[in-house]
Amino acid sequence: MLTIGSLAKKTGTKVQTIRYYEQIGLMPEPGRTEGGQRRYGDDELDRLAFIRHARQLGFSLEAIRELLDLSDHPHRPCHEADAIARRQLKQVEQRLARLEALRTELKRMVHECSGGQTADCRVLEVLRDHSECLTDHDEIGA
Amino acid sequence: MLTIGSLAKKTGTKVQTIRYYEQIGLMPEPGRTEGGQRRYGDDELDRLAFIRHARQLGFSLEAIRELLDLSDHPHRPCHEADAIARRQLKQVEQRLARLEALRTELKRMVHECSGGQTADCRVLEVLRDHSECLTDHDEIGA
DNA sequence: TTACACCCTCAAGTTACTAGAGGTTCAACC
DNA sequence: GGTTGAACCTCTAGTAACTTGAGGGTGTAA
Repeated sequence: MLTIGSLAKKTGTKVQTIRYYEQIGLMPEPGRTEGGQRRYGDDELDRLAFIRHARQLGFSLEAIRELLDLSDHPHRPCHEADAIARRQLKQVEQRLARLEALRTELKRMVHECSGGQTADCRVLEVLRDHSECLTDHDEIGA
Repeated sequence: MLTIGSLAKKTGTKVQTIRYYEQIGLMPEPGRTEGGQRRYGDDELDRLAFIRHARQLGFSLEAIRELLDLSDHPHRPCHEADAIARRQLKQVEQRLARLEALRTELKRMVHECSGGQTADCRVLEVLRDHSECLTDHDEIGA
């Protein structure tokens, strides 16, 4: 039986985050001691590990909820989980493209700042004038 | 003179976002018509373009506030703006590394899902068992 | 003058947590 | 068995960067 603190340690989660997951129904309500403290077993450890891993992979809590739901009902067709992963992969690739463009421009900005005064600093110029962009970066977000 | 709607269109911003920027002091209070509607000039257009561009580059609103402050006082040394850009570049490179690891794993996940039932779906397995990770992905965030 | 698209304010919701106040419980040590 | 102190509890509020909605006013073109 694990306390919330040791569960947190084992999964690299903060204690408050675990309570938050319970609050939003992503983690089940665990057993309690007489005194009211939470105690966790291996099922909960697995479930939390699953959640954290999926978060690290960039899945939203809503996507994770779907995934957990799928794994709770193992006889539904697999393509649903696959579709979620595919959606995620697409998003990841979009983000990657955007970040790469971004890195290029930031590198150029840092490179061209020769250490003078703000008035002739390229960092600000590049940001002021969109037409100097080397790349088309599209909308932010996601 | 631009209405808030046309300013929004020109900069690819939502109307509400512009009002939000005004509310948090990132955009100045513009002139108004008799009836109380906002009207914008070229200065505001430039400023908003600057903000949006910096957002697209991944700068936080706080960093943008600093940058705008620098450009409002053009005789301070440039290295402050440069430092902001360098900080940003570092973060971007970290995010890139994480996303690349993530893409690898998602690709593998999608690839290995052969279209059966959830019970034997690799997508869920990979997420369940951290030890199957090909890569060390560290904490999420930023 | 009458539509109606667009504008206004204010409040609350979103995601995924994080932080803090104020108080209780557990386990180890003497 | 008592005491200490780390770890636990609940509840509320805060974070970034917006977005959404209600309820109502304005501007302009036909």
